[in-house]
Amino acid sequence: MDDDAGALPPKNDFSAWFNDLLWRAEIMDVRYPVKGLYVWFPYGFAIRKYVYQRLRDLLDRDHQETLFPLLIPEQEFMKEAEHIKGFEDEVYWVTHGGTTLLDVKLALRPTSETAIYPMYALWVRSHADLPIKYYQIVNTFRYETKQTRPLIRLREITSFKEAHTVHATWEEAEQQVEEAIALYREFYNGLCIPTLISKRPDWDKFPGADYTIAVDAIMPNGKTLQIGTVHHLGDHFSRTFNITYEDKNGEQKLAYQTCYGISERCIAALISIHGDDKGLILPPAVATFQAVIVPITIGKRHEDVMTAAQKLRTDLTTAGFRVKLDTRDLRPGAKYYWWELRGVPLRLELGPRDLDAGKVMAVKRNGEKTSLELATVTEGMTRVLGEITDTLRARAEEHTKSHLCNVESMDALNATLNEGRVAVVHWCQQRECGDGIEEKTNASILGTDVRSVYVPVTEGKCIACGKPGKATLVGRAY
RNA sequence: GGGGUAGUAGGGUAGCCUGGUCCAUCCUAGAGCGUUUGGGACGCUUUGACGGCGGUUCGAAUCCGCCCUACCCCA
Repeated sequence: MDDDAGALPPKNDFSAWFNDLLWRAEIMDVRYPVKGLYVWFPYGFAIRKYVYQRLRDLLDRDHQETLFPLLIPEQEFMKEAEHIKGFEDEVYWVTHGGTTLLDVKLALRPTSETAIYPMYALWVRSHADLPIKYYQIVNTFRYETKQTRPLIRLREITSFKEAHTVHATWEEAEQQVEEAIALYREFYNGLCIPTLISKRPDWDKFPGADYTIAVDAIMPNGKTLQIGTVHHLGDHFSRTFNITYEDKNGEQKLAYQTCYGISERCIAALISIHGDDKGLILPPAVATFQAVIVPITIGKRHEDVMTAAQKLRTDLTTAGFRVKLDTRDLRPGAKYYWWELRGVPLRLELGPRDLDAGKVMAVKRNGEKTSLELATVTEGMTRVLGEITDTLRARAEEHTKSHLCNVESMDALNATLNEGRVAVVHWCQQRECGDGIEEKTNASILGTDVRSVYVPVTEGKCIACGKPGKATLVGRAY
């Protein structure tokens, strides 16, 4: 039907929906002429800003923000053998300064360990210097060879929020890993994004780590998206970069380290999990505008309504809300659709009838209407936005729950994965069985030691060999 | 990693095989003017393109070469 020429593809056609929505809701322009690099529209950039501010606020409780250079000299980058193996095919190299060939090639950081740790070696002298907990929010470059996707698989990650900590002992570093997990859990809860947290199998850990804990989300099509990782680096890097400290007895000891990061995939999850067939749905906490005021101006009452609308905007802005007053010369209906596509959580309709009654009509993104008293509109907004947040969180949790399935046989595993769900199986943690499971199902073992309210920690027979095994997540991953 | 399809105005398409257009075409695109406005208004005027570089040619969206980019499928 031609009336719907402007409609999005339905969300169950996820790939088409996602690409179209990014453009239509003014998140990103994918037309930048370099593969894997995309442009943020101001509207999308504002969402990014509010999301990152939340993470900054969490980190700033006991981390300090810092900034290291983008370029890493070849000899530093090449020091840690496992680390190189993990990244060497994905590094962009700067080889020239102008027309002069550089004596020392410079890597565009794919991640910052080798930029940061030589400096940590200089900074760490004594046990009194520890722990160090620094983070930075920077762009990183990876020459991805797989198909690139906006926000999901990028050649320039425009905002890698990476923390790097140094501790006196392995156990203290382990404790830091736990704190980082708690921090990420809190971050994603704030975005109403349910998470599955698990320990990656050994072959899938960060190059140069003792172990890796990952945060995954289940996307609308049932694929999983890794939206955060926490690594216990042990003493791998401190050996390589000579990060040592003098303990209380005057002895030189190796330090232990962790690092953890989140990329703009958190925005991909935010958009994908909450959006619907009409477009974006933003949790109030990170919405570019938390409410849009649509004045209904007819004939002679035009001035009255506009004056009242401006006062409403001022009152709400003063109270700390992000509010847009839409004064464009469009019919109200056109504005409704416009802001629904862009995910504004609440629409405030103000017309002559409302004005006479001293009220304003508040319409949630899901269509629910509430009439708010103008006199106490600030309290009303707080209440309604809170309800919206709760509803979004509950809806997302329901989606996650319904996309998890306990599975006890290989046949059932394949069926579950093909239905677009994530499976919980038992696995003996042997590599052979793991490879077998992944090959037969064309899926990935996400991890064991699952921390999720949806997945109880249980023991059972390995789905491949029948020996004792632990609860393990298996899914098709982005 | 392997394969496939495609790039024409803000968006969507035709034209290409068989080179030649003063007007290609559609739209919820852009710029104007006017009437409108409680769930996607309408009339009139108008703007604008052949992914990039090179080649063949009197003449290239069309033929040839190289490159870039996008999307889909399969390891």
